[in-house]
Amino acid sequence: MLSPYGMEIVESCLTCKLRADRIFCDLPATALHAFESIKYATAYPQGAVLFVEGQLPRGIFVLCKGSVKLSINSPNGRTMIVKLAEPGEILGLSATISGKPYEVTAETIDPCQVNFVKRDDFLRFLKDDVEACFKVAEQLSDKYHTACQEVRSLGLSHSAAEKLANLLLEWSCKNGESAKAEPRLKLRLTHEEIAQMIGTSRETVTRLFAEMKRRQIVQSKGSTLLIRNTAALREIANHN
Amino acid sequence: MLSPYGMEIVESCLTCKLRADRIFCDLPATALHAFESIKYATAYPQGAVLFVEGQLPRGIFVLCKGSVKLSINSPNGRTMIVKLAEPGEILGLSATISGKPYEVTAETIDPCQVNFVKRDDFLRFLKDDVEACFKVAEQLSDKYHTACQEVRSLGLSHSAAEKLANLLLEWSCKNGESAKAEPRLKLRLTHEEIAQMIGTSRETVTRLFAEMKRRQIVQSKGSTLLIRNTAALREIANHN
DNA sequence: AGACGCTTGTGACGCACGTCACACAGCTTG
DNA sequence: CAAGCTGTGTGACGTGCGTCACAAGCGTCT
Repeated sequence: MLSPYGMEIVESCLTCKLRADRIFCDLPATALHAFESIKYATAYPQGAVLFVEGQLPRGIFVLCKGSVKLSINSPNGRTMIVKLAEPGEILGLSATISGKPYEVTAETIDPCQVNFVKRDDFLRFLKDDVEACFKVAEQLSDKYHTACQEVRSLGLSHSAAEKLANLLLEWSCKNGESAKAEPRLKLRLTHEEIAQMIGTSRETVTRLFAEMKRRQIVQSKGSTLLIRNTAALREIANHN
Repeated sequence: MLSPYGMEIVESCLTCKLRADRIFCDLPATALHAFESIKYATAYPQGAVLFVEGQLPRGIFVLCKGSVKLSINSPNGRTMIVKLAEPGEILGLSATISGKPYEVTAETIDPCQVNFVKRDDFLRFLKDDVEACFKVAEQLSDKYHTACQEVRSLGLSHSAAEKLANLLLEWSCKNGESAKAEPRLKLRLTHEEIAQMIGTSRETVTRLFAEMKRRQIVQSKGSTLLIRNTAALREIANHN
């Protein structure tokens, strides 16, 4: 079956091939059946907004495929990208649990497949299944952990260069390239968006990149970035 | 019974008078008994360190009485105060759940009574009791929520004045004074510590306070601060 | 082709704030 | 009462980076 956006929809969580390595998906069969009966499999095009910060929680969105940009916005129009969510993550989880408004805005950055579960159904599901409930606690711990990282990076570093270097290192870690001598990574974000991730201005980001290229620390061809001097990058990340 | 630090220890959670209004403490009797059997009631003096960020999680610390400073530190000696924990909060929760190192450092700022539970015991306890597990999820949601607030305040505001104003408003909210025309609040922290909470320097904090006093927005006698012009404070908090 | 939109690149300018340096005030301690 | 410590108040200085303004590269649409 093809979704409206030319993506194959995985009908059932029971037969999902993506399942094995996900935090939340690998539940025992009984729980999975229960989950199956309350979830709505849906698909979104690029640029769709799953929910907006401040809205009362309608439910959770389990991201199965694609990636989603989570951001925090101020009334004055300033915006800060908190993280890019990957498949397996549950979005809107903490708001759904606590009943408080969503604390971030979620927007797809490519076509996504998502399982939506209504709040009431989800809460009932959790109260019936310790294991699922525990998984949720694990997910929340994870979210809290990365939020702390965010706070650390925002609060403890005193230069934009430091934060940018940290971001690059983190990315090269996540895509498994970090082991190599010269990690390579695809920049899927514009300078503007990178700036929003580290809380600085677009111009500063392009200036920093220019500087790093001049110093032979990185090198770019098209949208891929080659880190030529990891040591120097780490140097920048950890101090000045 | 008097603890080493001149504080009455509440022997049992079952008879605890503080219990009713706590998130985690009001469990059904069976769960409470189970909890009772694995917890260690302990007391700490002012300035005690419950755990340090980076340590592997030994377990959780349920704060019953007193308050605890949670901070994030950088190797370069910079430090940022993330929040002041109040009774009822579970400290070290997310690390204990996930098994990752504690993400913050916890230090008592007055004599505290704490219930400690070893990690293994706690995990077993959770897996036996959906309700407790759900409470934990709620607590984690809460923690995540305030972490998001922190990120918002750090990332979206462009002046120290804005962050300070936000902090003062938040404090006056929390102690219930915010409804009054001229909220009053006790400053329990030094300028240095306030600076660490909003990620700026001590001098800037005292200069900002001086400025606000000059503009008749606040007024201080001893360690209590009187907010004379809430509107102006909000003005500062939301824009500039 | 040109027109339009989005992204990147770069110079000029200014200011908010970090840093250093020192004075003063209140407190505990011997 | 001097000595010492911790917290507050304030001036001088330098700078990182936000902001504005504009040019140039590149893809898409008509």
